[in-house]
Amino acid sequence: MSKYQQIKAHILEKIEGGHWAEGDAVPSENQLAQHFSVSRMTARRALQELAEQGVLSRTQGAATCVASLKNQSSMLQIRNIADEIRARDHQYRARVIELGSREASTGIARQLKIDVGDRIFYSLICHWQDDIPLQLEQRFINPALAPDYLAQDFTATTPHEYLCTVAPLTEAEHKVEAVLADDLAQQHLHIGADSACLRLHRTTWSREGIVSHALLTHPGDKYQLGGHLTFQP
Amino acid sequence: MSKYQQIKAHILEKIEGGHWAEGDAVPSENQLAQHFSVSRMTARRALQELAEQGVLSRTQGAATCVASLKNQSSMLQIRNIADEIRARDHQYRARVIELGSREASTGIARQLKIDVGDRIFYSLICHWQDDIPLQLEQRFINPALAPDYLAQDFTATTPHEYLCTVAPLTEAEHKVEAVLADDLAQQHLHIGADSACLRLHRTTWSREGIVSHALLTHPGDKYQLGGHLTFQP
DNA sequence: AGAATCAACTTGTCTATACAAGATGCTTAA
DNA sequence: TTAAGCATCTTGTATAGACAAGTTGATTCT
Repeated sequence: MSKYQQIKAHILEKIEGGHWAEGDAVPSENQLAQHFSVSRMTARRALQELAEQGVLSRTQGAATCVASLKNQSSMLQIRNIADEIRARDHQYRARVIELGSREASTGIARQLKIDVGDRIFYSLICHWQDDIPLQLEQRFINPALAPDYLAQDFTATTPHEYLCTVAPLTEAEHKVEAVLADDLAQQHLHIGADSACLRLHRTTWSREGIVSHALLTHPGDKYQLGGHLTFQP
Repeated sequence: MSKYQQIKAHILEKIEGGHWAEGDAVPSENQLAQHFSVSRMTARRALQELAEQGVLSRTQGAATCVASLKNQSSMLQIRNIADEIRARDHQYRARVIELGSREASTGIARQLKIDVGDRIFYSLICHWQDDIPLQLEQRFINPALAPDYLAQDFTATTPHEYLCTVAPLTEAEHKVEAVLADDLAQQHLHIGADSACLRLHRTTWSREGIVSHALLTHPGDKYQLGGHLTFQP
């Protein structure tokens, strides 16, 4: 094990053993360097990497402290539905139900941060796993950032994948909620009005602004979002 | 902007501009150092940080390549319900409905990886935002890893926070699904049988094994899971 | 042709040093 | 007492050099 890894391990032991509590200052770069007989840059690397992992918190000029452990918020992975289905070794297929342009309603205009009445592109696609409709994707696209959107074949490439190529995404925001199936969902996901659905709202940004807003609706009895997180090694 | 940040920006421009495609080798540390008239360590830092961000992929001895862009999966943050409510400047309160021990059913035994019939601890707590019940928390605890669980005051500390102190968590797994309200949810979340609920399953590990399994049920019309992700700066 | 070797290149670790920049507490002057 | 200034600590950036370790391709030998 390399020297900086030994120092990292030493610090983690102290924290996990309770010797260094949350908020306590850990030894400075120079102190660690002297204690382990290494150069400052090597000690620094240990502190740096632990800070990137969220174990420590550093502020220039002041000290390096043990970060608050309870704020280790967990993360949930959101995957591309096509990849997810294929990863499970099932057949993935998409059916394009609608593809066209329309005037932005007030709700959509607010989401895409454009004016009410501006023309936007719209797509309604159902994603299937074998013979089960697993996701209904309603998407509203800013035509300024994806002018050729309507000419694409979305049975071959998902809208998300296409948009990533023409407008590299820089930010994404998600919301997840549980709703009862609306008309569209009942019709295309083959479920009743008394079915719970998992709905994801996804807004994506590129350098030039908001690219699209998507509503992804899953039948609640057939789909789960999953995530796994490993903390300190 | 510091030198290594300039180099990072330069590389990102080349990639986003399409000059360097996925899988292409980017200039070596020495080449970059010469081109920008900096030391190798400075050029190295730029490549290193981009690799950590997942933009580049490096292998010792061989080259540094542009990583596959489409695998940038998004992440959704899962926060502590108490923190979340307090962060919104609302009053947080917890009501302990049940707290005790019982024999593990087959389902719970499988989740906690213990034997059927072993005694486990159990808690049922409702988390309130002001006068609205926002989360019903059913939790099954491995008593070997938290022997004093039943003596805690969960109106002051959430079970999750307490468990983190007695058994530092190393891993967590989440599943999110949409379900219709069951009897418990109807009763304690004050909703009808035809209400959609967002349900989180959370399993947490510490060094010694599985600590607990929790079912967190939210009323679908009052709660959304949210997440925001920023990619390359 | 196939295998072993080697040189050249890459990334990974580490050192010793220098200066910049932010934080903190003490001293001094008003 | 208050405020300004300063010394001294911290972390942040950058340099130039060294050696280790892994990859690749060309050369050489069998």
